Amino acid sequence: MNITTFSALAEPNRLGMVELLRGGPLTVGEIADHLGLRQPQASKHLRVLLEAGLVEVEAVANRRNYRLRAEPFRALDSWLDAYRRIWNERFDNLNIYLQKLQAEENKLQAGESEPKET
Amino acid sequence: MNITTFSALAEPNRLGMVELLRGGPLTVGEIADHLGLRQPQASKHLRVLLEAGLVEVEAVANRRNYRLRAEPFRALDSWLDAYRRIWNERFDNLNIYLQKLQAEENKLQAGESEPKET
DNA sequence: TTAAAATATTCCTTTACAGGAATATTCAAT
DNA sequence: ATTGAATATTCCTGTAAAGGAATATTTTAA
Repeated sequence: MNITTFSALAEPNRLGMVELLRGGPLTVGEIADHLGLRQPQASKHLRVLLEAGLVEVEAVANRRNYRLRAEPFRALDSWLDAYRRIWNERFDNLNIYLQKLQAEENKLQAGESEPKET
Repeated sequence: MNITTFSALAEPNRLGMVELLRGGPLTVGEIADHLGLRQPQASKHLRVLLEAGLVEVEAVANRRNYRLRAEPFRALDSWLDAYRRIWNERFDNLNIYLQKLQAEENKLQAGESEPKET
């Protein structure tokens, strides 16, 4: 997993930018407005996001349209795979305990009334 | 999305700890050894992970067993949902372009014979 | 009680980074 | 060429955070 993805997202304004850009490409000015930032700060944060590969930019006249890139999010997604595989198993003892409880509960319900389930 | 998750993971040693703990709970000393850290630094980083809710600790005699907590990873997972929904659509123009190419290709393979330019 | 092991905390120094202000750059319109 | 709008960059300063070294705390063993 690329550490720069996390450090890029570890700053509130940049995380805000990423969430804002989910709605589609925006210019620097629009981004600055939405987040209540001054233009230079917006540009600086966008540079960080750019260098981290989280966004890409397209120049249109004297504007710059920034948009999200899919790749780092996919990378994050597959990085999470390793955790998904375990977080329902031996991730912690509490989970195991809860799974046991659940199993007991199912047994009980199987003998009492009839649950409607598909 | 909780920003502290990202900032906690934005440090190489801490990311290393999280990946190391995928294998199961470990003591401070074991973690320090695996990552080539001195014990105080390991403790300090683990404290950050603890306060970020990424790990939990269980005291056993004078050892501390640290293990991953599932919740922040689940939160990350559902945060990614919003991006999964779009990263195959209008996430960027390249994708759209590639999807068009794919569509053309399918047409060709289906029997048509004239590649056209747009 | 003392000693030793494992861990946590404190203090210090250095470095990275965020914001503010000013300025440079780029582009379109005239 | 000049102007104005949009954006990028630079310089400065303050602050947060990381590592090193030393020390405090907790627990077991004797």
